Amino acid sequence: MITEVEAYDGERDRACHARRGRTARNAVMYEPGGVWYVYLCYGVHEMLNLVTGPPDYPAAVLIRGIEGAPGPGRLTKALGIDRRLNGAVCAPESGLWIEDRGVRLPRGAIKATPRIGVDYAGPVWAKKPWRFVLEARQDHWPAPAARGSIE
DNA sequence: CCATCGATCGGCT
DNA sequence: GCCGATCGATGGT
Repeated sequence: MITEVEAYDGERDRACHARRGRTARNAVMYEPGGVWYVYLCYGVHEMLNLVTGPPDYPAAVLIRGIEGAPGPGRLTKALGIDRRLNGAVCAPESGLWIEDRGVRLPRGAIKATPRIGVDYAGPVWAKKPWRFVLEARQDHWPAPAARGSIE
């Protein structure tokens, strides 16, 4: 179960890796939505993102936490995810995909806040409420998904 | 070529 | 709360 995400939206978004246009690192962000974007952060942590935009529009959602592994660096370590997955499809054939198990969340269970660690983007972009956190109780959710998938 | 700086985390004060 | 680890991307000289 994904519990925390952040949105990064286009070259105009001064916190987005694509803010200075296409580079070797961020090229995957320009792919049609549905592929993973994985990069190394602070020389230590693998960050997992799902590319979400139309072709040539760099947008992605950073997966910042899952049940049992809070934090973007901890979740990739827990699931054994690294840059080998960069550019792969979000589907069983790549070994990592997302499933909708039909979980119904109470109204207000997802809170929007500013994104973390993007002060360098300036106040306008750093303050956008594009971080989404699931704050509901977790003890009534369905059993864990099949091996290789997250929700 | 060189310097700076991160979409973080864990350990220590 | 602070700081070091650790390294690739980025941009300037």
